[in-house]
Amino acid sequence: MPMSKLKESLDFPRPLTTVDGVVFAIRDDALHVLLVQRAAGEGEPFPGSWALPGGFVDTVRDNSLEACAIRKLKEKTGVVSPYLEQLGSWGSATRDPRGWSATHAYFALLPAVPTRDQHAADAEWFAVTAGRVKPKLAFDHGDILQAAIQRLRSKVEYTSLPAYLMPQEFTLPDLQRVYEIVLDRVLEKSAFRARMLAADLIEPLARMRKGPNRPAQLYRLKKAKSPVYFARTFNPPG
Amino acid sequence: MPMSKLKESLDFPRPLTTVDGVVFAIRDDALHVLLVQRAAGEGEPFPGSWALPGGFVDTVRDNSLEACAIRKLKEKTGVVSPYLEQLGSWGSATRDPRGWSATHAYFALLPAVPTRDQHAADAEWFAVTAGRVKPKLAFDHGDILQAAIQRLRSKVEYTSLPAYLMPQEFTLPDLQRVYEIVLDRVLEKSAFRARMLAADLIEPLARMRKGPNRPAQLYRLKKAKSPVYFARTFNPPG
DNA sequence: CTAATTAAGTTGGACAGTACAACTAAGTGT
DNA sequence: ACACTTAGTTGTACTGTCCAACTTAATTAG
Repeated sequence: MPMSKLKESLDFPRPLTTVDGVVFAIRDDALHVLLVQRAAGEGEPFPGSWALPGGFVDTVRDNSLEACAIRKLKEKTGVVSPYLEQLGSWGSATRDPRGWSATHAYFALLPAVPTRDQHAADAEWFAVTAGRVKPKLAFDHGDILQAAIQRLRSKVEYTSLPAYLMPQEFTLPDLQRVYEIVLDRVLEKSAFRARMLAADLIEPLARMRKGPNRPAQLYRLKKAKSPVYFARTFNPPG
Repeated sequence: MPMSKLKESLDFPRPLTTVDGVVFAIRDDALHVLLVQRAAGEGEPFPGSWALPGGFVDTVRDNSLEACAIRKLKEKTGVVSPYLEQLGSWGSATRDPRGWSATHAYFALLPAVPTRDQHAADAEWFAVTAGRVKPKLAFDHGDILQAAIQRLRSKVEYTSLPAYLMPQEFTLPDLQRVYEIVLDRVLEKSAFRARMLAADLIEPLARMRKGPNRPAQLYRLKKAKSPVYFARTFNPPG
């Protein structure tokens, strides 16, 4: 192989390449995001700051960006997210003090898990209130989180994404509540129910959810369902 | 600065970082995409193949990914696109024979330009027919183009994106035709007109488009308009 | 045991926007 | 003058949401 030519075209500084994840879940009736605290060692940027879970692409272990994202999220949460979507990439000369860097951001939805901690020791859930999270995040992770929240909200307007935030069994009022938490506004009960039931997305179970009042029908997601798009658009074909 | 620690964390192989652009325009009543032919030199991957315009991030000249995309598109088209959106990133160990590589893909919309060539010598417009382009593309650029077409189509269903594909002055039937070209299906005339006129997106000019039949009202985009979203969603607030 | 309370789920009328189709309007060509 | 073509409008039907009231099924208080 003609190394002279090859070397000529590849011998220049390469940006750092990282992957970050924005992991959402519903906890205590509020939208939460998983953050990790950065190490405090010398030479570490943003020591002690909270940040999105992520890190450098390992060209040996990671076969692809998505594989890298899955690996990192598994390390932090212990589970494989039922929904993983690429959010975008952020790259500039200044976003990382260690040099020109580009990160590939993914966003994931986890079903509500019991309060039992199911994540690494340095990871913690933070409530998203008023579209923000309390601590100031490292790097440009605040921007990335903002973009993730915006993407989540806009998609929830016309998709069944919240289904991935639900436990295995849930009621329609449960599901509506999750929509309302993410969108931060109340929805019409009858229109919501009609829409969900028409979507062929969920199926009723034989059991009901007992409570101090009228029991609610339990549902579960139908198998192998990708998100449903509710788009009311120009002449829906067919 | 503690170089020992710093070196320890940054001294590992870095992926190649590139930016690619998917540039769409309407030409001859069809959707077209701009492609470039790859050089045939030794050590060049996919010599002679058609590919999306793009290339390596230059950590000296490019301050950010978007700046890099703008630079590359300007080099190929000579113009600054009125609409540039990040499409996503593709990265894996195998997509580039030169090594682990990640590309950041952008997609751009250009107004229909007169047949006068306004691009670099090695760039050419290709019609998108049946959601595809004739030549087999280099790298995974076929996948990227597919994703771009899908994104364009799905956004056109509920946004005013086609406005960025129009010349400065156009008629409502012109605009409807562009929607129909991208979506590859016919739209209802009266509903389309009502929707566009209600969107506060365009304004009529004093002149009409003359033709061999009834003249059509000319319009232009209102100043500084970001794309309009037509989303009919849950209880539109307000 | 009965009534109040609460949340689940249904029903019906008003309304908005689209689908479909027919219509009118304004130019050219013969 | 008339056919032809495309621009643009109008009217009826239909779909799905909005809004509000209603019924249903459980628990709890008296």
